[in-house]
Amino acid sequence: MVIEKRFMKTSKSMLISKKELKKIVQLIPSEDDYMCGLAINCIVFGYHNKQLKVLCIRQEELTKWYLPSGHVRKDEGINQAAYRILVERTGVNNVFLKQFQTFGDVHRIPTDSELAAELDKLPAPIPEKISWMVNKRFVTICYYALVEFSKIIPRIDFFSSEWTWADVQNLPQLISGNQQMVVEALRTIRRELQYEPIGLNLLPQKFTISEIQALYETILNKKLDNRNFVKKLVSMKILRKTDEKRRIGGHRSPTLYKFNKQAYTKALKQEFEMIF
Amino acid sequence: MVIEKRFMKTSKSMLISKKELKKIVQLIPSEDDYMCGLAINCIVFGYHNKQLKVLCIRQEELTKWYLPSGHVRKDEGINQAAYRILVERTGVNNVFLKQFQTFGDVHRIPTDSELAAELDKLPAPIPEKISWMVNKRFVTICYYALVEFSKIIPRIDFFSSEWTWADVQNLPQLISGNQQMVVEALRTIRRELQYEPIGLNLLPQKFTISEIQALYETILNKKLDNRNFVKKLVSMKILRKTDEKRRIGGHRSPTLYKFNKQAYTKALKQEFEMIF
DNA sequence: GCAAAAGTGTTCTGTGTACACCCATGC
DNA sequence: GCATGGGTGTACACAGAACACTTTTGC
Repeated sequence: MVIEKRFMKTSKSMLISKKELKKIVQLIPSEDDYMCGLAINCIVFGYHNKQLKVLCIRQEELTKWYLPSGHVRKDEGINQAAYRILVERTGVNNVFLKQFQTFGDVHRIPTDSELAAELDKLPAPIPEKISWMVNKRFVTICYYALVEFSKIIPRIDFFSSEWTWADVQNLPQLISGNQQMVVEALRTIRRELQYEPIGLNLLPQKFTISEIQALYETILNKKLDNRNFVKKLVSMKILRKTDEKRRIGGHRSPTLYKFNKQAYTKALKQEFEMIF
Repeated sequence: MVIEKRFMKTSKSMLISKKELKKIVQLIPSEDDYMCGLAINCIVFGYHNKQLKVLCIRQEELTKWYLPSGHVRKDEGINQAAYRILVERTGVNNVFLKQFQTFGDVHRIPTDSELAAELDKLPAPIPEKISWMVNKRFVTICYYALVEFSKIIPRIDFFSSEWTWADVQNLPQLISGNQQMVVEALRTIRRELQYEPIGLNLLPQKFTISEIQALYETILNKKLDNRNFVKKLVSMKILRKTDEKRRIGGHRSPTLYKFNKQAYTKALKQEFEMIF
């Protein structure tokens, strides 16, 4: 979508040999290999500094940000595709990823005539090769991902030269439709906070009570009573105390906890069995 | 998908004039007008005789049933498309319809070679015109619909000559992937029973307490305590007593109730606001 | 009068919620 | 010793669950 300026710079700063050009063109996803009209977007949530963050990327010359996205290969399932796209963009494995909604309004992706104009300036084989990605109507299957903030090193690729963790409470300007996707993803994780291992995936392995409480407060956007919160966690038996303490200073050192993954999984399984 | 036998019969019983053939071909959806690789399925729930039913259709000569489905026009949104497809198949308006999941495994729709072979026997312009519908991989956006059983008069069209209300507890043989969709739809309405106006859409305007209780018992697949059930409905204030009674005989005549739609909507809205 | 479903209240238990004080630590 | 956040218990309100008998009606 925003590939052209990058190539333009390259073609100005140095002449591209035919061989190099061929190489580049080979790397560009071809229309033939992908389901047409279908896109996948990932809303990647991370948590840092008591803020819930969303991974946004952009091409540096443009003002609008967008969510990591990609297309479905003709020979892969949509869940596979979503995972592949996520890995391509973030470089992490073992990430919680879940489909939550498909968007497909007709007017969701308006014609970007500015972009279309830029296409003409590119070396010959490129515009045709990526024309299927622009000025087309896409139906977009959305997934949300929960990642441990520190583990993510977003990758730069053809479609992005910049990335940022945006605070969900203060999103930057996003391209058409992407903001709504974030809002719906947020609604979804709020609803699923009690069923899905949201905390487990957003926090590091060891964490303090106040850290997990702050996470819940951030997601739900409201203050929780500390004593009741602890009581609930204890009654659910999903926490395991460790021997370690975090020494921050200035006050009593908080105990570090781990998740009791078994109990967490069991709780989810019960929910599952209840339904059947 | 199962269009050909129908046309074959026609072509045996009488010769089709070129004019008639042209007319028929015009009625067949053209590949150019639709998003390729994308389908929509509707899981239509109805309720009758204390059973939760799913609308299934088929071409009479074939053994497997399938769910009402269709494709998305290039100029319409997916929700619009789902509603159009539902109306085309059921002929009703004012139906509750909600997207719940998108399916897209690679192996979901296997090649139906039997069907492909039949295609060759058809008059010339038809096979090309419908070939895009068979032997293709489709990503399928699924919606569930809640309809009042008595209001539905499924329509016969190119793709179906028979319809039936199948008991969800005892589904007939469905084509690949459709059974899983029904199961997921059922899980979804069980989960959403407390948020969405499930009862309102599945029951006729006036109903008895035992009828709505039986509906809830059917969906949840467990017995509910009658006194607690009434207490809860009363506390939610979503029912309005009418003056009428149903005279069944053999025992006391039960009072008929209506939904208090305002209260129902309000309850839903609160749920909505709680999230934001 | 009897079979069959309608209709109706109370008690108990557990969960969510409100609320305040002492503790450990670094400076 | 003081500022800072960590850590802990009790009381009340409300919702869900268990539980049984009387009423109406058609035959």
